[in-house]
Amino acid sequence: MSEEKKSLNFLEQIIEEDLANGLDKNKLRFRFPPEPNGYLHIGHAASICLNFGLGLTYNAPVNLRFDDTNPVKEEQEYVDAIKNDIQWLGFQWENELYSSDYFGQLYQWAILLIKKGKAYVDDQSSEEIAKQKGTPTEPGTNSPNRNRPVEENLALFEKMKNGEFEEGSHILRAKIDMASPNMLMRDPIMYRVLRKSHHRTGDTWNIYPMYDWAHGESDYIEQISHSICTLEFKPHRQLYDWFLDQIYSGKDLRPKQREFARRNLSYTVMSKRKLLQLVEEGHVNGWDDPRMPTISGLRRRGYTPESIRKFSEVSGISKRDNVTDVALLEFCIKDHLNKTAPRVMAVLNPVKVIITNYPEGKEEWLDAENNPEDENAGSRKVPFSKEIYIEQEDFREEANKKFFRLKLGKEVRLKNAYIIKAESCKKDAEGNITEIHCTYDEKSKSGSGTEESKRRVKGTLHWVSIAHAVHAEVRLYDRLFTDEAPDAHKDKDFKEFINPNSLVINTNAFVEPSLQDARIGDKFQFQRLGYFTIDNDSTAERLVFNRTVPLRDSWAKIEHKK
RNA sequence: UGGCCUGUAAUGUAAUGGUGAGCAUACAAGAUUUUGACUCUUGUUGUAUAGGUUCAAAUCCUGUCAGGCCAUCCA
Repeated sequence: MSEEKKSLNFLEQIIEEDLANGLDKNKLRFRFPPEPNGYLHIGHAASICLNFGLGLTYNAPVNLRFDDTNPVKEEQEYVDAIKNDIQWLGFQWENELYSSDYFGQLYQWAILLIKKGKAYVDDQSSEEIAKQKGTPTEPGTNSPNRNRPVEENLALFEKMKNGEFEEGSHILRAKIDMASPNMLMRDPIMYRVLRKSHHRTGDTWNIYPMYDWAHGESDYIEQISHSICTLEFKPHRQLYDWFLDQIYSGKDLRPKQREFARRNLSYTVMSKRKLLQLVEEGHVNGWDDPRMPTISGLRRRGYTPESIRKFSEVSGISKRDNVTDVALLEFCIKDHLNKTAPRVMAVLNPVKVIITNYPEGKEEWLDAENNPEDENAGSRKVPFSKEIYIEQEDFREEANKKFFRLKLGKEVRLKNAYIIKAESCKKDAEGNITEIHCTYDEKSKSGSGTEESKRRVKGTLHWVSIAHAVHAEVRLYDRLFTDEAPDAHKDKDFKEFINPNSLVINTNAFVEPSLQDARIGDKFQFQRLGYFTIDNDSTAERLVFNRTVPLRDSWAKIEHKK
């Protein structure tokens, strides 16, 4: 009965308009065009969800097209990682394509442009060409080679292709308008000489097309109806259309480029160049470091595809610059994991508790609910015994009444187990608490149905039985940068804001024995602490957990108010 | 000083000339709680600015201000 029509974003509105104006719905076709020069990040996820999402809502094909026109930066490793990330996000492309598939066609069209007098070979130095380009406020001047005869252009271009010229010595330029207020229209470069081996075409080519020349024509070849890109390409649209004008048949579909604002996230950077820098300079341990905003980093951190898709959905799209609060992303993963992640107990900073009136050598396997948010999640058994670990910060010798946890002379509930009372504690020479002596109420066992078990005590603690505990390493992550928008400062380098405490490794954590058999990628809620996943580095001998995100901590807020 | 684009709560977005500008997150207060989680209830904060058109403007027009993009043989 929901009458609510969900509002269309501006790109969907454009598509609806085109449809209303007679565009055949079956002609809709989209593409996601990554350059294989780095890993995909959460900003790309927005574009992926947008393009593949349009494909889904309009039942239209979406191509994956690698924009591989620059062999200097591009590698097969990135191609593989990108494909993996898109599939992991849950999307399937229609065709896997490459701009390099079209090098031959592009070359033929370039010759056509030369013949039409719309392109010429320039053999000036890059410095000279830059000088003639003018500035945004001053027009450029024509190249002395601008009116080179067609035959000569053809011959030179042929030689460029055949590898008879050095890199940087010759380029093919479109002949447009050196006085255009749009710098991109001032006789832009179509081809440069590059004697580099390409990850797909090998040494076949000595010339490579520039983005502007390759992209729109590739869209045309693939009959992409809507070529969606980010805002910084807005000025390129005029050139995109100009290049299309030169070759458009007038009969088939003519692609249109439209632009939306890239998604930025607070406390991180979203440029591949900067992310590469973080990797190469060792500020992080690779593209998939769990602190990275890459898809692979988020995956390793414990994010789910569902959470990332949800984030893209609730973030929406628009044309204004934005810095989305990372809290929204964190909300999305907590929301998903709350519904799906099994609850377990783990103690990160252990302190020993001895239950003095619990029989020596006794052990009990107690029932524990796997997920109160999921009726079908079932339950498991957790071992209980005389000596257990609890969290250091869950005990104080004395504290005010706002402290709901264990303190001398007071009671607290052990989750899924008994109510205990702290009687005394032991300290080492520095005054650190080394042992807490408690007594337990034998009749208070969770779920036993006794009067005592129904007693209400304010605090509930997580714990693990020392005899049964599994030693684990836990990696705690914090934001990579201390500034909301680290690369938005004109006077400062983004690296000045790197958070020195973004990774804290805890090698002395203990988890309940049910975790012994967990596999890489499994996700859990460590009760009262947060959501954790098993890292790739984990082995049977050494469990390694990543903290995906902590739980909301109201107590920390109360504490900090003081 | 050129061209293009963008300004709606703290953040991200919706309202497409027509009810008190909606939603989510964040924040705050309360309820509940064998997770100080989750959930539930309530609440705070907004159309950059000045004019104009109109019965009616966040929406259309003009000026101003602010921000972004554009001078790689990158994409």
